[in-house]
Amino acid sequence: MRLISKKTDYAIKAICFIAEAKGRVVSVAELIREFDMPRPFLRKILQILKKSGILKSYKGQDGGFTLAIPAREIFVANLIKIFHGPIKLSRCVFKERLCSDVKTCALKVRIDTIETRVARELQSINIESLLK
Amino acid sequence: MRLISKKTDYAIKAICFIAEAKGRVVSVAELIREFDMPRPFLRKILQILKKSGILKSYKGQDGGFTLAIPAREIFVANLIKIFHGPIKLSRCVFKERLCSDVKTCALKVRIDTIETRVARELQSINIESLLK
DNA sequence: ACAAAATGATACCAATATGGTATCATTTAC
DNA sequence: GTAAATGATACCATATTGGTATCATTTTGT
Ligand code: FES
Ligand code: FES
Repeated sequence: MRLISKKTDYAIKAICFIAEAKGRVVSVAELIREFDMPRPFLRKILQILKKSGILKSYKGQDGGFTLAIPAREIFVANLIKIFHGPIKLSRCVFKERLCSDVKTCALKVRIDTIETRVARELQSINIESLLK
Repeated sequence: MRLISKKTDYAIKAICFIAEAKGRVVSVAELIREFDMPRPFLRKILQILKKSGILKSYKGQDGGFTLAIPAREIFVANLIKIFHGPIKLSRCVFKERLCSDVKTCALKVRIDTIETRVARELQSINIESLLK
C-alpha cells in the first residue's frame, strides 16, 4: 500500500530536474546521468507526462523535454492520478444488498473521510515546493 | 491504491458479525450464509485472525469462532497490519547517494506526515464503533 | 544526401501482490 | 464411528506494477 510508486517517484525526480534547468531542453540521456533510473522505463514515463500535458518534448538531435506548465501548477496528486487513476483508497466489496445502508455505513463514512483528507493534502504539494 | 483490501473488508465484516453474536460460537457456514464470501478464502482469513489473537476458535462439531478480545480493542489499523504489514504509504526508491539529504527531503517529509496521520486515524476506528 | 541523436509508438515480458482453490489432517459432539 | 467443524499447507489465477525491446519519425549538423 503506497501512495508514491516508482513511476510517480521517478516522475517527480525527473520533473524537478527539468524544472531546475529553467527552460533548457533536458534529454533522457542527461537525466539518467543524474539519476539511476532504467532508461526505457524513464522514457515511457516521460512520454506519458508529455501526453498528459505536464511536459513539452522536442524531437531530433539536441531534443528532450521542458515543462509545459509552471512548476507551481504541477501537483503530486496530478502525477498519481496520471499513473494510477483517481485516488480511491477504499472500495467497498459489498454491493447494496449486503451493506444494510451504504449511505450511512460507518466504515465507509470513516474511510471516505480519510481518503478525502489524503487527496487534499496530495493536491497541496506542488513541484516548486520540492525544488532546492 | 486501497486502504481496505478484500481480505481486510471480509475480516471486518466477519468480526462484526461474530461480535454481534455476543459470545455465541459462530461457524464459517453461518458467516457465508450471511455474507457472499468464497468459503475457502474466508476460512483462510479467519485462521490468520485466530493466529493473530483476534479470534478464538473451537474445533469439532458445533465449532467455530468467538472474539478473543473485546470489540472495542480491535482496530482497523490492526487488521490492515495483519494482512498487509505495517502501513507504509511511501517508500523512497532513491538511496542515500541520490537524495541530497534524506533527513530533510521535502517530499519524504510531506508524505511521511500524511502517512502518520492516516495511520493514526485508522488506529482510531475500532470494531465496536462499526456495530449496528 | 546522409548519419547521428533524440523522441513516438507499441508490443511484450517479469516480478509482485492480491484473490482464491483444493486437499488432507485433526478435533469434537452426538 | 460418523459427521461437522477448524488447522495446515500447497497450489493456482488475476491484476498491478516495473521494466525491456524494437522500429518509426523527427531534427541537427556535415
Ligand atoms: S459495507 Fe460497504 S458501504 Fe457498508
Ligand atoms: S528522494 Fe527519497 S528521501 Fe528524498
